[in-house]
Amino acid sequence: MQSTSLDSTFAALADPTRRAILARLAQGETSVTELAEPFAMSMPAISKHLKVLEKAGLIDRGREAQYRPARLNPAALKSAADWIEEYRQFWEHSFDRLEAYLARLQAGTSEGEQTSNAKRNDRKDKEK
Amino acid sequence: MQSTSLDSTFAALADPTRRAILARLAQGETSVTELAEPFAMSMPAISKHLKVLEKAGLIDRGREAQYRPARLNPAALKSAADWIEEYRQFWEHSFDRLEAYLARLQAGTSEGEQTSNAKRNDRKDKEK
DNA sequence: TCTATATTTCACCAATCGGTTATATAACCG
DNA sequence: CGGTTATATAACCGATTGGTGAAATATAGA
Repeated sequence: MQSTSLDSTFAALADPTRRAILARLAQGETSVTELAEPFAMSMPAISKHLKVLEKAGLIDRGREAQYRPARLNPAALKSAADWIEEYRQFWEHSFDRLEAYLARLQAGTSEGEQTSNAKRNDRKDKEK
Repeated sequence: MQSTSLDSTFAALADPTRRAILARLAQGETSVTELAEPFAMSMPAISKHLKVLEKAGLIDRGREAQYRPARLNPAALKSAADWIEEYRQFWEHSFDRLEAYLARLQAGTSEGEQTSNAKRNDRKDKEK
């Protein structure tokens, strides 16, 4: 709800062409023609992809004669990383809590006694 | 090109409703009705969001009586995190090389000599 | 069995997306 | 100036997205 920029950032990252462009830019800034080279698509398509990346804040554009070099803008990537980072515990050591949940659920699947929503309710007992 | 799963993962993360759902699931598994509660949209909409998250591998679904509880699946989030992690240097200490580039660009924008061909150097002097 | 609850599927819709070709703009160069 | 190069914009198109309401499905329970 309070997040708006992450929308465009993640959306931009959802396309393999755009991720490849970012990977390319990680090696240094480059012209659009260079960027387009590896791809089997027209220049306007690349131009659109660059606009998406730029609007997402993932790249900056410059002007150098006829060239409009693109360069990586790490800030947006950091935002995305920060968001995901909050879930790091879930794929690291914190199988303790989550796995415990699942195990308990697994074990007591058919023992529903106090209201059918009791299961969803014991979300509530999340004492860390 | 070589990445396929990241497409759907990042695409799934691009929607604020779906990110909110994940945030909710971080506290424990829940029923669809529970998940839908905070949002001003119909149940089918939530159902669709859950399907997107499931296809992206971000959540798993269970069956418990009439309920189809959703729970977080950290693996997909880790994949996304891993991808972004490769750029970590760019927002951390590694401004050395990148910033040097930008600084040099900034400084020599108008006087294009041998320093200026160095800027765009990576355009690969194509020997056509 | 019949009914209520939880959830999904269906059919539809407008908006956005990712691509195209054709055209326009901008800057260099002879 | 005129031509070439680099890039962007315009108009268009089919596919996908994110939502809807209505109907179908699954399970529990009186």
